[in-house]
Amino acid sequence: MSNLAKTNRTGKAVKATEMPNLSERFTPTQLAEAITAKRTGMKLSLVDVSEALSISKPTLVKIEKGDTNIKLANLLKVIEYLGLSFSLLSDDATSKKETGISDDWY
Amino acid sequence: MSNLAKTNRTGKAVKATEMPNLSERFTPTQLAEAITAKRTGMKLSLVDVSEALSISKPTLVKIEKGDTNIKLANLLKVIEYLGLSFSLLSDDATSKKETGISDDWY
DNA sequence: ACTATAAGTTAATTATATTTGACTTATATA
DNA sequence: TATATAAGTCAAATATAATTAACTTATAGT
Repeated sequence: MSNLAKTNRTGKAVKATEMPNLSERFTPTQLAEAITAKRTGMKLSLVDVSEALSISKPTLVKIEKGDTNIKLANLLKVIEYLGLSFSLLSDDATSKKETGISDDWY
Repeated sequence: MSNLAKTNRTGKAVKATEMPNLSERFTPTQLAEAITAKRTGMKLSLVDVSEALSISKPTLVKIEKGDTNIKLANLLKVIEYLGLSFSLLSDDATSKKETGISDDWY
C-alpha cells in the first residue's frame, strides 16, 4: 500500500477540490468534502485509493458523496490512508479549550 | 424522542463507566468507550437508546464494543442523540492550534 | 436471599451494503 | 479536435450488517 501520489505528465492535480475549514463540529457532508479535498490534494485518483484499500470505486464514491449508509470500517480505512484522523466532542462545551482534555463530559 | 434520562428508584447510575480523556486522535475503541461513558452518565440504558433511535440492542452493543463493521448512519444517530459530535484532524500537524482552522491540509 | 432491571450473547431471518463489470460523462493534455 | 485519464453511474449477484426473540449473566435495590 504505497502512499506516493500519482502524477500526470505535468505533475499537476487535475481537479483540486477546495479544502473546507476545520470547524469544530463536522457534518457528514463536511467529512466527505474534506476527504475528497485531501485525496485530490495528494493527487490520488479514486481508483488509486480504492485499489490500495481493496474497496470498490462505487463505495468510495458513496463515501465522498457523504452517504452515511456505508460501513464505518471502510470510512476509517480511507481516513487513515489519507493521513486524517477524527476526534469526538461533547456538545455541551464544558471541556477545557486549552488542553482539549475534559473530565466532566456530563 | 425524549432526551430525558431515566432514573432508578434512587436516581443513581447503575454502572457508571469511566469517561476517557479527550485526546486529539481517537481510535475506534476510544470512540466506543466515550459513547458508553456518555450514555451511562446520562443514566440511559441500552434499551432506552436503542428504542429511541429505532436500532436494535445487538447493534448498539456492537457499536459500544468498538466493532467497526457497523453502518456509519447508526453510529451518527447514537452520537447525536447523546449530545456528541466529531471532528476531523489532519495528521501532519500543520493546522493552527489556536483556531483549529487550517488552510493548508497538505 | 430475592427480585427487578440492565447487560450481553446467540441463531435464524431479513435487509442492505459491497462488489463486479460495463458503461457514460467530464476534464485535461497534446 | 482527438486522445487519455478520471469521475461518476448502473444493474445483478454476493457478502454481510441489522433485526428478532429468546436466553444467560451481571448488577443494584429491597
